[in-house]
Amino acid sequence: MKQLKRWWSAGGGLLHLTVLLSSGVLRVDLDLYLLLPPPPPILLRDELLFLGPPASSAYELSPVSTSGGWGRAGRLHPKGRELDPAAPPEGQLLREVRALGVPFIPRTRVDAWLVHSVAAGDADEAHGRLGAAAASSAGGAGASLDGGGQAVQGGGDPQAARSGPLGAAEEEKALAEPTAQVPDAGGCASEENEVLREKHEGVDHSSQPEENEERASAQKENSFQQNNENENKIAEKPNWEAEKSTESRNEGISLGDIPLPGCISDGMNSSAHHPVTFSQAISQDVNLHEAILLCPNNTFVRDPVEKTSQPQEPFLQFNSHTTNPEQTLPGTNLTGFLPPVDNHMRNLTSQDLDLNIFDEIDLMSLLATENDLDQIDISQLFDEPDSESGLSLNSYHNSTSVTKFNSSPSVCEGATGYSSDYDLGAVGGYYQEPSKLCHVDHDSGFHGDLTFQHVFHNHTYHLKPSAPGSTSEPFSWPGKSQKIRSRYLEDTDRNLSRDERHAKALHIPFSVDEIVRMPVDSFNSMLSRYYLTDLQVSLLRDIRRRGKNKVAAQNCRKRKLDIILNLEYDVCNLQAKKETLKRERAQCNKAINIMKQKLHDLYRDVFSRLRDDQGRPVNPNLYALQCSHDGSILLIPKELVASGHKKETQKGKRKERRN
DNA sequence: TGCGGCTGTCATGAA
DNA sequence: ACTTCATGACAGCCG
Repeated sequence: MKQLKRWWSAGGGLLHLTVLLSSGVLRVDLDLYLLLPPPPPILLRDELLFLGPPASSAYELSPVSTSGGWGRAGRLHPKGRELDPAAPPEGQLLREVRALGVPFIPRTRVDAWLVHSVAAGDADEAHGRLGAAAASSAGGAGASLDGGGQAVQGGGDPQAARSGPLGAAEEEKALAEPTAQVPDAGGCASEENEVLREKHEGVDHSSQPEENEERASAQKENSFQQNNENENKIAEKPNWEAEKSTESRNEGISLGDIPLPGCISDGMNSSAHHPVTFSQAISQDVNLHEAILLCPNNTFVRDPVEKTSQPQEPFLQFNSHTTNPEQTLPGTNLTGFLPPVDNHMRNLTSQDLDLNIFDEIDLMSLLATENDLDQIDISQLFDEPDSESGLSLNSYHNSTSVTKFNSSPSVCEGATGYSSDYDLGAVGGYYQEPSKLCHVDHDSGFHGDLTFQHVFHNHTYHLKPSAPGSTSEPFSWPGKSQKIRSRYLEDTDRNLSRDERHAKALHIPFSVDEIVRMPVDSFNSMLSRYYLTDLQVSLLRDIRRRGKNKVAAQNCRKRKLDIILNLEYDVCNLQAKKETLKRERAQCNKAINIMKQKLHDLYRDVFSRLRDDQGRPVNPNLYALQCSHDGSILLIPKELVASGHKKETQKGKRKERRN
């Protein structure tokens, strides 16, 4: 315990992790440092895809930092081994965990922690500490390891004691919901896992499982809210809107300041006032480690297989310090994780590296490690018969793309089950709520990480495929779950548009919708900011062009349809108006005829009453009545009326000619 | 199998 | 010069 405390106080360091296997001993030296503030509740259990612990293990989790600040502590280390506090801060927890052969898909270091805690043979203590840390952070106060030695034992602080089973309860929940969280996760869990779990539950919360579960759920919700509060603030905005904030956050990253509180980012700096989430701290750690490439020395070795198969492989490879390489577990290959970087990059110090480079490196790492995964898929996609875009698709087959894809061949072997899913999230189009990130394929985690934090959490674990023809799966999905997964992926791919599939294949870390809708300035800045291959840039531009043109075409057709409909409506209106006018005309004609008839009758009546000088009736055929200008009525012979009509008619014609 | 509608895409010109 | 928009034309898909 003293060693633990000493190691804890030192902020971590080199950990010697030994896994006892039935066939031998696998020793892994881990350089682990915590970048954690008083850890908030660990709420990422729902993201944990626990598929079972190693066959046998004998490692434990070092105390979580509880010194009230950002401490370098809380590492995995083998039981009974003395920790090296002077070890350089080169933590690669997840990779080491993966190197241990823990068959799960960790999304964050928290996951790895939890897995280790559960998977460890003596997981009770670790879980207790973990739970204590989670509970203490949930309470807003970091439970000091020194001051909370009981918490280390997993039972000192009542809250911590409750949090110990919290992890187990959530784990149990995760295991109890295999279809929702992990397909057939229960089936994947080994019997030893069950034994461990039962043991763990029996120690921690067997007495009050329901209460613990409720508390776990409550704490999960609270901490999830805390965890995602800041992210959601950004996530609510489009990526381009969140770009500035993320940039500012990244500016706070300094390699030399990794373990120090408030140095992770601007957002993290605010942790002095706003507790930094566990996942954030961890994620930053991952990012920085990836950015610095973890290669201050020559500890990186290439996998022999990689050397032979890919002699030009530019990727650095992580040395797990496996003392017994022959006992390396299947899938413990750590090669191909790091992005291709020039040698001079390896020698860069924290002061040398610009933060923008970090982003590029991260994206480069991301893209490079992901790119070649689906190289075959890409070719298939581009050769697909339904590819209508001759122009764009032709451009996909350029030498640049081939070269760049081949530049990261190690990833082909580094199976990344997480990567493909990650793309699903990236290309999905819309940011999903963090609470929804617990998808079985954890498909949307990247989106938020990349676009809203601009810190690319490369949780990819490059494991050698178990079979030559294996896909990007980091491990084999057993039986039913694999079918479910494949079916899900098929359905997902089927629902994707062509550009979405292309973007997915090229691992464009933006959704098609974002690419299309983001302002041109943001788009251009994105192109210039990230390390994108020509192929990716071309694809991005094509996606944007096609997307905008698609919308324009839709608008055009809609507009055309509206015009047609309006014209039809106008035609109907005009026809109705015409009918109305016809009816009015008929009515007017009818009225005119009536008026004429009345006038004729009146005329006859007037003539019948007229008498000449001799008292005889006036013949209407010889005379006509005419109104003068003064209103008087004159009886004029029709001959004069006819001549007068001719004169007036001629005058009118003359006037018309003049006009 | 042909047809019409819908949709995506490209080419082109205008703003 | 670049981007966006509008639109005709074409092709593929589908009922």
